[in-house]
Amino acid sequence: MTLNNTFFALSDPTRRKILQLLKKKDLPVNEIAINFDITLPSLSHHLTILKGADLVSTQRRGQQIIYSLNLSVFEEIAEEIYNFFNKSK
Amino acid sequence: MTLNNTFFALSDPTRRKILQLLKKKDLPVNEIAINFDITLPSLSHHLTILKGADLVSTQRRGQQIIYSLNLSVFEEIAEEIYNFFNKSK
DNA sequence: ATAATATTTAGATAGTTGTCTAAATATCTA
DNA sequence: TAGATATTTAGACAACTATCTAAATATTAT
Repeated sequence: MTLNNTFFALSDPTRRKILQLLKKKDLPVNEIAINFDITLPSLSHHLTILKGADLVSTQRRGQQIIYSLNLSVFEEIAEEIYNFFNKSK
Repeated sequence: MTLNNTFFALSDPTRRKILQLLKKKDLPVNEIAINFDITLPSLSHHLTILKGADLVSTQRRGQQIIYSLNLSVFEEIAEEIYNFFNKSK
């Protein structure tokens, strides 16, 4: 179920902070890493979870992997969450 | 942080189902329990987490404890989530 | 080709979570 | 006051998560 993955992905503060950073602009892993005190493998683990929830997508640029918000999916999720919270549904 | 508790509370399918049930009407624990295959202590654990996230509140009615959605908090949270997902914020 | 840079994968570990059984607490009824 | 009903607390345990170090993979530059 999609909401499972989504809420799980969002339930970790590190992952939410990653998403906030990506709201401003697309970033490669090493620049995301600057904002955290965890190792690259740990960060990579969180990025994998965000990707599994379809909240972010990646594209390679040379040696770097650029992460960006998956905006269309983001909007779908926002709607699902809205429905979830909507009393009348 | 509030969002931590909220997303954590929402990250479990059992807890989300409890909220969906409470959207229809307030319910005592034993009636909530009918919908699940877990023991009462396990259910109580989930209810405690939902209460900790301020998503539900309780009131005693005789021997029963009635659980209900904490609607005002629910709306605040919906707004926080909306802001979280809102690109421009 | 070799070295350097960027990221992920593998494997291990400590801490957390969801679940259980057993016991405790609270309320109502006979 | 006993006994029944409703719910929570305590304590234990298996499964899962986040983290780490070490190693592997991919790309670029010399």
